Amino acid sequence: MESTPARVRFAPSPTGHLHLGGARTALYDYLLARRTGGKFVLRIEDTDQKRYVPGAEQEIVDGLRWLGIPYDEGPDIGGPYGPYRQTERLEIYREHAKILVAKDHAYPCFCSPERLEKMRQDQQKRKESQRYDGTCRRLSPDEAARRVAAGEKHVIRFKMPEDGATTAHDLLRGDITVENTNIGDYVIVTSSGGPTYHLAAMVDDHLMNITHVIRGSEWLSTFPLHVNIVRAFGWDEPVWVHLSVFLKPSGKGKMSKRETTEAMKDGYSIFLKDMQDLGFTPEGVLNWIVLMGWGVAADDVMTLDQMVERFDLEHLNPSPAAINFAKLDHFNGTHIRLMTSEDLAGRLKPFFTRAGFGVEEAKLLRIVPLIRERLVTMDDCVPFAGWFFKETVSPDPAFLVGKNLTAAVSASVARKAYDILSALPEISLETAEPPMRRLVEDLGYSPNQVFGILRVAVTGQTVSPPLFESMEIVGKEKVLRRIQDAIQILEKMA
RNA sequence: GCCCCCAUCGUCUAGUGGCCCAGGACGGGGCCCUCUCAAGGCCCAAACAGCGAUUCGAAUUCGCUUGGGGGCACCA
Repeated sequence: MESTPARVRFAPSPTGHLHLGGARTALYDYLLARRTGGKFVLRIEDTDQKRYVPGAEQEIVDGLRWLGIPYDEGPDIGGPYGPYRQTERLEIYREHAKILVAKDHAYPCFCSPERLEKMRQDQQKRKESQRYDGTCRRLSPDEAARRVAAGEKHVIRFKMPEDGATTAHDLLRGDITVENTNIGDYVIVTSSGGPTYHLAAMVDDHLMNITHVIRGSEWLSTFPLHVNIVRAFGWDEPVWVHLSVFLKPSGKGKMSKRETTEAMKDGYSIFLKDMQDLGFTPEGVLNWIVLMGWGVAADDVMTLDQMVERFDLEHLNPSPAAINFAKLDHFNGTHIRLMTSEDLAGRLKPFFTRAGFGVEEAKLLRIVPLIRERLVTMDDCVPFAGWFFKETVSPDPAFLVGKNLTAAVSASVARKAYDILSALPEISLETAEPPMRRLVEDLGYSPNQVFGILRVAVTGQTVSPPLFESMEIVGKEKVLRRIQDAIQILEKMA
C-alpha cells in the first residue's frame, strides 16, 4: 500500500472553527501523502450557504500552515484538479446529477418540507425508522419530467436498491453490511439546485483522483449510500477509512459548548486558532493528536518527519478517544525542551511583547537556557522571566524575610551577601556561587534560607530561574542596587 | 424507536493464537538530585467488561449480554 503514491484530501466545510478532530484528520492525510510520496489536497466544502461562516476558510488555511502540514493542491494555490472550492464546481455536480437521473439511479422529488416533516412524525409515532417513503419515486418518468419542465420546485433523490443489502469496506472495520431498506432515498440535489455532500464529495473524490478517503466516523451511517452512489456511476471506489471521534475528557460524549468554555478557563482549547495564543507549539499539538487514535509501542515523542516515517494507516484505532489535556501539556513541554535557544527565543519574544515587556534579543537568548525546562506552555515565560526586563522590582516585604528567620537577621544576612558580591569584579555563577556557599556555611543557615532572601530581593519573586545565573544576566550594578533596596525594607521591618 | 460502529491500566495506546501471570506514555504515589520552581534518574500502584463457544493453547477467532459512541436533514 505504501508503494503507490496516495492522493488524499482534507475536505472541511467552512462553517466554524478548525478543531482538534479536523486537525487530526488533516494530519493523517498529510502523513499518508508524504509516506507514499503522494499528494495532499485541501478542498473546501462550502455548498451550504446558510451555514457558511466568513473567515472560516482562512482559519483552516492558517491552521494548517501553523501546524506545518502544507497541502499540495488547494483553493488558494490551485492545482491540476481545480477548482478546489465546491461552490465553484456547481455545474459539475449538476451534470453528474443529470447522469444519475438518466441512468435511473436518481429521480426528482416534489414533496414539500411540510409533508416530509409530517411523514417523519408519523413514522416516529409508529416507531418506524425515519426515512423517505418513496412517494415521488413511484411517479412515472413522463410525469416527473413534465413537472420539472413546468418549473415545479423539486429536489433530486438518489434511488437506493429496493431490496438486498450493501456491503461496504472500511479499512479499519472490515466489511460493513446494511440492508438497503434501512437507507432512504437521500437528497443529492437541493431545491435550489445545489448538491448535498453525498453527491458533491463523491463526484469530487472521483474527479480529483482521490485514492484514500479519510474522514470522521459520523459518515459511517451514510457510508453504504456513498458506496452506492459511486457504484451507480460505475467508478472505482477509493480506500475508505473512517476515523473515530474525539470524546470530551470525561469520555462521556463529544465536546459540547459548555466543556469548550470550561477548557478555555483552564488554558486549553479544542480550536486551533486558540492554541498559539495559549502558548502551545505546533510540534506539541501534532505529537499529541497523532497519538489519539494511533499508537506506537515506544518512543512516542516524535517530530513530523518521524511520524511520516512510522505512520501506518492500518494501525489506526477505530474506537473513540477521550481528549486528555494533561498529555498535551506534557508533549508541549517536551518539544519546547527539544528546541534550540535561538528557535525558542524567537517564539517566546511575542509573548513578552504581548505582556508589555520590551525585549532585548541578546539578553533573551541568554535567558532562554535558564527557563527552557521550566516551560509547559510558551506563555509561562512571562511569569518566569518577565522581571528580567524590568528596571526595578518590587518584592513583597513578607517574602523578603528568610524562612524561619526574623527581618533583622534577614537584613544582616543580606548585608553580608552584599559585601561579598560587591567585592567581586563581576557577578557570575563561577565567581559568586563559591563565596556565597561559604557564607551559608559560616552562617549555619540552609542554602534555601540565604538564597531565598536574595532571590526575592533580586527577582522580586519567590520562584525564579537559578539565582546566580540570573544575577549574571541582570548584571552586578543592578543586583547590588536591588539587594540594597531589600536591606532597607528589611531594616524598616525589624 | 430504528440502523451502524466500538470495547486492554483513570486516560492515550502496544499486542494480529503460544514470545503476555500483558509492554510503553500521560496522570497519581514514593525515593534520589536540588538555592525556589522545574527538568532528570530510579521505584510502586493500576487493565484484557461479563458469559459461553472454537482450540492442545485466546487479550487476540466466533456468538450472546452489558456498557459506550455515532447516525436517522433540501448540514456537512
